[in-house]
Amino acid sequence: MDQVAAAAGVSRATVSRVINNAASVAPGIRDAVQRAITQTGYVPNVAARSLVTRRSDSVALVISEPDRPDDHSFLNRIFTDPYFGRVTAGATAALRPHDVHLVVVPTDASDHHQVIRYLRQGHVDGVLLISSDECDPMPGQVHALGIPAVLSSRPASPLPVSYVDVEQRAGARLAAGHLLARGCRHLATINGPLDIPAAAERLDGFRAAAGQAVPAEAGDFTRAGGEAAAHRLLDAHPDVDGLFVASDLMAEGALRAIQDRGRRVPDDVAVVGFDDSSAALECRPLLTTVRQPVEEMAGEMAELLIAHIDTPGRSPRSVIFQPTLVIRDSA
Amino acid sequence: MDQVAAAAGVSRATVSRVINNAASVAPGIRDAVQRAITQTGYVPNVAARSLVTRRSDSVALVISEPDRPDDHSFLNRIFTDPYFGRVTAGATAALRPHDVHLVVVPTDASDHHQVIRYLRQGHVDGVLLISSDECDPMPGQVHALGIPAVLSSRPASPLPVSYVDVEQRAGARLAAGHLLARGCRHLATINGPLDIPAAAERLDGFRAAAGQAVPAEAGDFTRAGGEAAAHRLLDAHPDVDGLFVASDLMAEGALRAIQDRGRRVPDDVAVVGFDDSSAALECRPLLTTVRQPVEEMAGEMAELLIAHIDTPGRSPRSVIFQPTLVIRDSA
DNA sequence: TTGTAAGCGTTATCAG
DNA sequence: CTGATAACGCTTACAA
Repeated sequence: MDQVAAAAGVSRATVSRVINNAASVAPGIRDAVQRAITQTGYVPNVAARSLVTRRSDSVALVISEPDRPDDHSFLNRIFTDPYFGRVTAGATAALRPHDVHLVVVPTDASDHHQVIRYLRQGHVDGVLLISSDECDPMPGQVHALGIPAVLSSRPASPLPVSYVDVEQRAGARLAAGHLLARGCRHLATINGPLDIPAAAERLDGFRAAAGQAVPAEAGDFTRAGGEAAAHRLLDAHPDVDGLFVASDLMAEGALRAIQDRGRRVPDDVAVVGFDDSSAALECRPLLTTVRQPVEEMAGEMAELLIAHIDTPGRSPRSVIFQPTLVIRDSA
Repeated sequence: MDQVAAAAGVSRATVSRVINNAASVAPGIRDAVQRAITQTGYVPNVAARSLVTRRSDSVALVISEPDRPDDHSFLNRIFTDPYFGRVTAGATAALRPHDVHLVVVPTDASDHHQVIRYLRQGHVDGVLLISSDECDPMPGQVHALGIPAVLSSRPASPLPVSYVDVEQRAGARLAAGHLLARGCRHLATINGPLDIPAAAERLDGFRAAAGQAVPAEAGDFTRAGGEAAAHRLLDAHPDVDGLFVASDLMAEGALRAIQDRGRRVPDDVAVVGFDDSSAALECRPLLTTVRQPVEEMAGEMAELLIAHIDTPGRSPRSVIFQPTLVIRDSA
């Protein structure tokens, strides 16, 4: 930096001002400094900068998955479910204009501690936390840290923290309404793990619209889990003709199960998914599904976080998005 | 820190020593300081620390995907292909004992610039770079930065940089040998984008073992791409009875295409994949495939990187892994 | 073995 | 509008 100052014939303070394009610097001087910067190939030292500004200009996207007793590692699930890619895309895009970087930090119970330490050390200015499991201690821990944070869904136990969510019940109702409207008489559903609030709400919303007695079988938000659940469901209720599956990935598995049994979709069994992820387009037939505006939601999370970072005492708030129905070929 | 020093009745220097468990500190003092630390809930300030040590104790995993002209965003591909999860898992595990953090940075051409800036600013001590496309400028740019780096495969244009790779040709030969041994007479292959060196080498190795005239159809390393390629292949060569598909994800699509045409696997057409990713277990029948030890490879990348960080002038080296054949039901 | 003191490279305050 | 100068919180010779 001294080099630049010398080359431009000004003081370090002035160099600093043009770098942070601060208030008033004489245009002539500014240009000279700019030239000197490119000429010397100067790059500001982030450590020194954030030592004084107390900002790192980066935020973490923490994807916290609980340990589940299956053979797939949590990383496999994260990197296999299109949902997380959409969140990353949405957050990255929203953060760019603010000039803050996004670092993705996947974690499960085994390295919660490491991640918490990372956050405490102040590597990032705030955290976008994706955590669906109700038992996950991460939201509480992050909140206890006192670092700005925004959650991707309503926290299981009430926490004074901002979050973004989609109206899960409304989405499930949309699915039920569509199935009923197309004439299905025997509805059923494949729900996600009920310790995930979103999964519970989808089931709840579906039953509210389709009847409390509707048969439900539990999947685990994976393709294989959806397939297995569909088999169990069809064994127990062979007459099902309308099926709501709580995620597209599970729906893809369910479609396979239904077709393996020689039943046609949507003629014998109509199927509606949830998410409108890329998996919906991988399905045959193309999946009718409830769309969550995931990218927009992630963008909103990013904006909320930036606001909290810029305005320390800001009161938490939540933004709820409405789902929509995307009609394709499966129902 | 002054608080801790006061509480323990020592100087800041001593506190610093116990934190970095430096050489010699009297056991009594050390304990007193430890107590003072937990008592005051002291957390070192990373910015201040790395300002002087010039280390951030974190490294970036940069996943660089080229822009491809399809409707799937690159983030969707990254978060949909199990390969990247395995890399992340392997690297994280290897890094843990060194106490360095991993930040995942997905990127495509549109934000290369941002990422390069991030790296230049010294947020991380080094980078693990996953870049398969031969035209990708990222490896060159990262190398030009002069920051320690390790690549996930042999660089397309020779670069004095350490890398880890698998013997691609040997893997393809394994597949060819297995298909031939089980009596297949009409072999064919679905290859990946040939601008990706690994894809070209797999094709090359397969032809070397199975004959140069073997029909090949190109996919794009996605499930849908594999499916489409298989349809084209079966249209042009209905007599194919042994198929090598250059990735498990594409093989999953190919299996679907073959079965959609009423042909049985492995009886009518035997199929061998490549990767041994979780997709191989999603297939019906379970996929016989060439296994890359991805986690181990990622671990090795991490170790190489740490070595380069700790020993600045260290000469680049490459570590090549041997693939193995995992025989399941599809061939 | 422990303490003292000198930076590390910025930004920010305050004069000029 | 610009330039000194004092922090920022830590590590690390060097001295004791």
